[in-house]
Amino acid sequence: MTRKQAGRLDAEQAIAATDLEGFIGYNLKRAYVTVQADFRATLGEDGLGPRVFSALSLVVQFPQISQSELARMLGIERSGLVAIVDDLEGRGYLTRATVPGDRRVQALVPTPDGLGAYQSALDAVRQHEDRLLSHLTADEKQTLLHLLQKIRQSDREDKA
Amino acid sequence: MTRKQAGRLDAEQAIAATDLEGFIGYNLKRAYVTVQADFRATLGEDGLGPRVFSALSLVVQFPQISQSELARMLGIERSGLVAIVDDLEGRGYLTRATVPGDRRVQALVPTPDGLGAYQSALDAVRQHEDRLLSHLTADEKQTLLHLLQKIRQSDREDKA
DNA sequence: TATTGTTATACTCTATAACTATA
DNA sequence: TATAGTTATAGAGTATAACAATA
Repeated sequence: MTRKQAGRLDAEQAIAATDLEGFIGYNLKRAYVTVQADFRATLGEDGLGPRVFSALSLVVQFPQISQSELARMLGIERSGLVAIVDDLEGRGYLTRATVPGDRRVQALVPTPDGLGAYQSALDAVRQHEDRLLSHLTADEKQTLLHLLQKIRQSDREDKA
Repeated sequence: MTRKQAGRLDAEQAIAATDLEGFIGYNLKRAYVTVQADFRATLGEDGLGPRVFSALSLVVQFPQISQSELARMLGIERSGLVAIVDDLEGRGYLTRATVPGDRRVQALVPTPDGLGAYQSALDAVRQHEDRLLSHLTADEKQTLLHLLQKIRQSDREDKA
C-alpha cells in the first residue's frame, strides 16, 4: 500500500486503503452515524428521536403491549424503557393502562394523538431515508435490509 | 397484517411484520449492536474497544498522523480523541512526538509494542467477524461493505 | 420463587465551548 | 486570526443491581 509521507492526508483517498474499511463493524458504525444524524435533523429539535420513534411504532402496531415485551422486541433492558415510555406519555401519545387479570403489567395503549403523530413521523422518516439513500436503488436497499437482518440472526443462533 | 391478540408476543415472528423492519436506520443500529457486543466479547475485558482499535489501526497505517487529522478520518471531534490517545499511550502503544517545524502538532507514532499489539488485535478482530458473520458468503460481505460505504458517500455529497 | 415496572447508579460515547500555545 | 491539543462540562444511551407489588 502506498502512503502519503508528509503533509495533510487525504481522508477521501485513505478510505479505500485502510484495514479499517475492510471491517463490517466499522462500516456499520459509520453508516449508522450518518443515518442517525440525518434522522434527527429531519425530525427536528422537538421531534421524536430514533429510540422513541421505534418504541411508538411497536406500541401502535401492537397495542396493549407490555413494557417487558417491548423491551425484548427492541433488544434493550426493561429499565431503559421507562424513560422512553415517560417521554411518549408526556407527549400524550400513549397511556399506561392496567390489565385485568395481572395487576403487575402496564399495557401500553396509543392515544388518538399518538396514532396521528406516528403516521406523521412515519412519513417523515420514510422521506428522510428516501432522500438520504437516493443513491441506492430499490434492489440495493432490499439487499441491504436482508443482509443486516441476517447479521442479527447469526447472533441469535450463537445464544441458542 | 395479522396480530396476536393476547399473551406473549413472538419476537421472532414479529420481526418480519413491522414498519420498523423496513427501515435501514433501525436495522443498521440493531446489526451494529450485535457486532459490537461480539467484538468486545472476543477482545475481552482488558482488550481494545472498537474505538481504540480503530484509532490504533490508523496510527499504524499512517505513522506521524496528527490528532486533528486522525479525528477527521474517524469522523469524531478533536476533543473526543484525547481520551483515546491517552488510552493508547497508557498501554505503551504509541507516543506523542513533537514535529520539527510546527510545535503545535503532536505526531502520533506507534511503538514496537503497539505494532505487535495491533497485529494481534487485527487477527482477533478478523476472527471475530469471520465467526460471527459465517452465515454470509464472501460475496454478501463484499456487497454489504460496498453498500455501507455508499451510505457514507451520500452524506458527504449533501454537505458539499 | 419468578415477573413487572421502577429507581438509583455508573459507565461509555459524543459534542460544545473555552482555554493555551503556537502559527 | 486561525489551528492543534486540551480541559471542563453536559447530554444521550445503556447496563446492573436492587426494590415493591404481584403472580
